[in-house]
Amino acid sequence: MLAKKTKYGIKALTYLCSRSNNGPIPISVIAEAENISHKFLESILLTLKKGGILTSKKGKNGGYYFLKNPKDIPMAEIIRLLSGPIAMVPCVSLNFYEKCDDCPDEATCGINRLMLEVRDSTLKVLKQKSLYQLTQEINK
Amino acid sequence: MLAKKTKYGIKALTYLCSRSNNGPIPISVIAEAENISHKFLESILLTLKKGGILTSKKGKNGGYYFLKNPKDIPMAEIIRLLSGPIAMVPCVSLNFYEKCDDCPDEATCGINRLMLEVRDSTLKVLKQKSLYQLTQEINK
DNA sequence: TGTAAACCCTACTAAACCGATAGGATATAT
DNA sequence: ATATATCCTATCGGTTTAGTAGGGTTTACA
Repeated sequence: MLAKKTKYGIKALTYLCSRSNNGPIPISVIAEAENISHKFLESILLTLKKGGILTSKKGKNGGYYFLKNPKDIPMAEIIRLLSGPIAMVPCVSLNFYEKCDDCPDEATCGINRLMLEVRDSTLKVLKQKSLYQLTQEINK
Repeated sequence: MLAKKTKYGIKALTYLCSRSNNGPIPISVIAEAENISHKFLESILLTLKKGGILTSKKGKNGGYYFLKNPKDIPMAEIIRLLSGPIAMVPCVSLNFYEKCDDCPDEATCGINRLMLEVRDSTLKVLKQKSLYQLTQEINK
């Protein structure tokens, strides 16, 4: 299941995306519009900033805005940033690979193969859809 | 990420599947063969019994064996039993549907649509592969 | 140059979940 | 009877999650 952190993050991003070109948008505005705890959202946006998706301006009239073009941000990137690996087992993760501690041999592991297939099909969906596309769908 | 409960469950099932036709197999044998804590495995197998996949015989020479034919058990069914919903948000779950508490309208929710696609592609993989198939792959 | 607005950072907490353990109740083959 | 095995309930330490608290830093602007 998606953690609230991830859900909130996506909602904040689509909100930002739908009202871009108006300069930085403060946390408080996003929090109110999307019904998210201000402080919690603060930490989420910080993660997105460190991940290179957003950037911010401090002080009066400050706020958050895009560093990357939403058309160039696949949903897979957002979800990885906010919830970590997309794969269901570490041994098939592209970005967070780790050997399963309890598995003697990956090459003959049925779970490994199955989850590899699942990862591929999931990733296909999440890489092909950009944040911009998602936002467009909402507003039609 | 897959919980250990699920991983252990699948491993136990593939083990059972690969040495079927020899009558009931006790927990202790499976636990040792697959390196799983005996007590933990106990609760897992109980779940699989309640879910209609396995059944058991008590007392001496007792143990667990299949109620359903492994060829008729899609991996999706096993994973649902052991870890619950396959969907990443409750509002797109087929078997565990729930309205998202923070979502005003599903019809216009971008996350809903995206996760619907993800669910479909994941399910396609998990429904088409049976426990029997998985076991075969391991042993070749 | 003072001040309000806004981001930045660390620490904390309550609740839930996870993996594992403990101990006994129940059933059964011999 | 007794040994063997499943069944059931309860508990526990550790981790994660969602949210809160409080203060530090930067900046626009009067």
